[in-house]
Amino acid sequence: MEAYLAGLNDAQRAPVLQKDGPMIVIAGAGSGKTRVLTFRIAYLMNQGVDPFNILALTFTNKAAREMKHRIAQIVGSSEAKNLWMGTFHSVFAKILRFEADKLGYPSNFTIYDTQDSHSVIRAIIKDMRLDKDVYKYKQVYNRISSYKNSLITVKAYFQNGELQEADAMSKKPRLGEIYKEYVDRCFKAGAMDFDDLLLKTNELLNRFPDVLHKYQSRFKYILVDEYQDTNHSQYLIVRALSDKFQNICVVGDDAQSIYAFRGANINNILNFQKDYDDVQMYRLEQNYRSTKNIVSAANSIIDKNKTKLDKVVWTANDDGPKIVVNRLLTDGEEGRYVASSIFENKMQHQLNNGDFAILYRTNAQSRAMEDALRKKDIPYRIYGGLSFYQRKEIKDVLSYLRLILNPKDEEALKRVINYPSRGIGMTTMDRLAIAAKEHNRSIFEVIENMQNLNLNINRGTQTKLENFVNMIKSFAIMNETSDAFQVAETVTKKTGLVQELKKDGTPEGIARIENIEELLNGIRDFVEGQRELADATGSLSEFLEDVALATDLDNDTGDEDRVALMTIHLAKGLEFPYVYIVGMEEDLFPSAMSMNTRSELEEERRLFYVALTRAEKQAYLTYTLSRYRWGKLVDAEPSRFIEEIDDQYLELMVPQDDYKYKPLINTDIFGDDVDKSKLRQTKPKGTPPPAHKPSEEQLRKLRKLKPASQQPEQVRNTLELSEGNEVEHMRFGKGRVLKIEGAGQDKKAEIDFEQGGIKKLLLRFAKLKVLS
DNA sequence: ATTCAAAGATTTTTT
DNA sequence: ATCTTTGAAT
Repeated sequence: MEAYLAGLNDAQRAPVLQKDGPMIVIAGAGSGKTRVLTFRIAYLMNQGVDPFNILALTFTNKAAREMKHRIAQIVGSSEAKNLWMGTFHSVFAKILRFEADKLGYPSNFTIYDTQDSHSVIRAIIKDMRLDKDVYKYKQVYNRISSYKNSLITVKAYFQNGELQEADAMSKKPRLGEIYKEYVDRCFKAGAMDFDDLLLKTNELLNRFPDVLHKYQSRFKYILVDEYQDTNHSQYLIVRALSDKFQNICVVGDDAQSIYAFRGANINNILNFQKDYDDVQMYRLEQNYRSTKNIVSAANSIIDKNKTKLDKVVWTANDDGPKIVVNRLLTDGEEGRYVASSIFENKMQHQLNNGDFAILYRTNAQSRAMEDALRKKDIPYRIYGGLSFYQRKEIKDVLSYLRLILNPKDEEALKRVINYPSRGIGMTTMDRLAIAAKEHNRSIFEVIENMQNLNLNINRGTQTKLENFVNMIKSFAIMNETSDAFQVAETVTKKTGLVQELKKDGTPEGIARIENIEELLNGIRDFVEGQRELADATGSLSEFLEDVALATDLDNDTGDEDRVALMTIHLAKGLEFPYVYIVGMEEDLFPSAMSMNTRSELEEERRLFYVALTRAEKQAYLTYTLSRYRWGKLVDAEPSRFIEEIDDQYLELMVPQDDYKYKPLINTDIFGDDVDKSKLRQTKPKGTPPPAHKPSEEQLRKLRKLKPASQQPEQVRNTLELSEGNEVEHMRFGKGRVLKIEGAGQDKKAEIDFEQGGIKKLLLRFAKLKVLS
C-alpha cells in the first residue's frame, strides 16, 4: 500500500481504496473530506488511471486549485496538470465553448453575470410596458433561474399548465412571455447566463448522443464535492456523464446544505442510493477540526432539524473553552466588542490576524465590523459583497473587452457606447434597437450596415456611431496578435475612460482610476500566470472567462495576514481557529424572509451549524439590543438559535445591568481609544464623524424612557398552527403570499393574504385545511 | 444630450 | 443610510 495512505484513519481510507463503482461519502463537518477526495484521486492515478479520465467537480475554483496542488505533491505536477477539476460552471463553460457551434452559439459567447441578466429583464419589462411594481425584475429573474435549474425550458413552460397557472395566481400571467423574450435576447447577444452553463450542457448531452458518448468515455472517474448543494440541472449532468462507467463518487453532508434558495436539492444526496446500483456508503464522523464544546454545541443545534440523515459527529479533541455569548447595545458596539476581543486574543495567545474570522448572515453587517477594526488598526479583508469585478469602473473596462470578443454582446454595448459620452443618446439607441429587431441583427451589425438600412439618424450621429464601431474593430484586430494585458491597456487609453475620471477629480474618481490600474496589474499577472500553463496563452478570451466565473475567494492569495470577514455562505468549507458569529438576532438570523416554512427555517439552522463548525478553538456569538436597519435604530431580540444550544456549552456574558442606562454623551464610555486626528487621515473626504453618536430620540429609545402609549406596537406576527401532529411556525403580513407546507407530504399551498390579521388568517387557514 | 436634485426603493444568502 | 430612478433645468 502506498505510504501516503497511512495518514488516513480507517473510515477515511475505505472510500479512497474503493476504486470502482458508485459510492457516497457522508462527511460530517471537519471530518477530512477534502483529504479523502485528494487521496482518492491520487490513489486512482497511482493505480494507473490516466488523469485525463478523471473529472472532479468542486464548489469553488480555489478548492480545485488547492486540491490539484496537493495531488501534485503526491503524484508529481506533470501528471496532476491533466486533471479536469473545477466548479460545475467553469468546467462546463469550457466544454460548451468547444461544442458551441452545435447549439448555435459562437465559441466566444459572453457569460452574463447577474447584473447583466437583471438589466436584460428590466429592459424587457419596460419594452413590454408591464407594471414594474408587479413584475419586479429580481423576482422575475429568480423565477426564470429556478425554471432553468429545473430544466424547464420556455417550451416546457408553455406545455405546463400548472406553472402558468401558478404565475397567473401570483399576478404575473405574462411571465412566460418575459422568459421567452429573455432567452431570445440572450441567444441573439451570443450570451449565456450562469444557469445556461448548466442548462445548455444538459441540452448538449441530450441532443447529441455522440457528444454524450465522447464525454462519457472521457470521464471514466467522476468525483463531486459538496454534493448536497447540487441542483437538479447539475444532478442530471452528473447522472448522464457517469452512466457509462458508473464510477461516481459523491461527497457531502446533508447537515451543511445551505443553497436551496439557489435551487440546490437536498434530495440529490438523500436519494443517491436509489440512483445507482450497489451504492457503497461511507460515513466520516470523526471531527478533527474543533473542540468538544464546539462539536457538541453544533450537534445540539442540528438535532432540532427533522430532515436529516443519521450521523453522529464526534471528536477526540479537548473540551476547549465554552462558546462565549455576548449581548451588546448596538451594532456599533458589537463591532467594537469583536475588535477588542480579537485584539486581546491576539495578545494573549500570540496569534495572527489570519486566525480570526467574523461571520455574518448578510453582507450589510460588514460595515460596523469594518469601522471597528479600522479604528483598532486591525488588518482585515472582506470577501464577497460587491466584488471587485462588479464595480462600475471595472465593469466598464470589462464591457469594452467583452465587446471586442463578442460584438453582439448587447449588455456590454449598451454600457459603453456612450461612456465616456460621445453624443449617442437614448433616442438614437431606441432607433437602433428597433432596427435591430426588425432586421433580426445585433445593434452592432446594424451600425455596421447603417448606409443600407435607411435609419432615421442624422449624419452627425452616424459619424459618431461609425467612429465607435471602428474603434472596437481596431481593438479586435489588435487582439489577434496581442495578449490580454496589451489589449486592455490600449482600451483604457484609447476610449478616454481614464481621462473622463481624471477630469472628475473627486476622491472617488481617483479611487476609480486606481481600481482600473489594479485591474490592469491583475491582467498582467494573469497573462504571466497563464503562460506557465501548457494549454493557455494569456489571451483576452481566457481572461474574460476567468473573470466571469471567479469568486472573491478564488482570488485570495492568502499571503496577507488579515482577519477574514464574510457571510456564512461564503465560509462553507473554510476553517479558522477563532470565529465570531455576529448578529445572532431574530429576523436577522434566522432571516425574516426564511421563517415562512419549516424547511426554510431548517436551512437557516443548517447555516448556523455551518457557521459554528468553522471554528477550531473557540467560537463567539454576539447579539444586540438594537441595530441600525434601513437607517433606523430597530429593536432586536436574541436569536432562537442561541436558546437551542445546550446551556452547558455556553458561557453567557451578560453586561452589567446599569450598562445600557449610562448617559451616552460620547463614545468614551465604550472604553474606546478614539484618536480623532487619525480618523481624519484615514477618511479621504475629511467629513465622517468618529462614531455613531445616538440622537436624542435614539437615546430615549435606548433607555426605554418613552411613554408606553408612544411606543410603537410590537407586531408579533409569529403564529403556531397545528396540522395533524405537526406544528408549523409561520409569519404573515398584509398582502403577503404565505406558503404552508404539509407535514411530511407534498401538499403545498399558497394563499394570498390580502387582508392580513390573525383572525382572518385562522379562518382562511381553516379553509385551507379543508382544501388540502 | 447632459447634469443635478428630489423622490423612491431597498437588505438574504451566490455560481 | 445608501443606492437608484425620475424629472426638470441647462
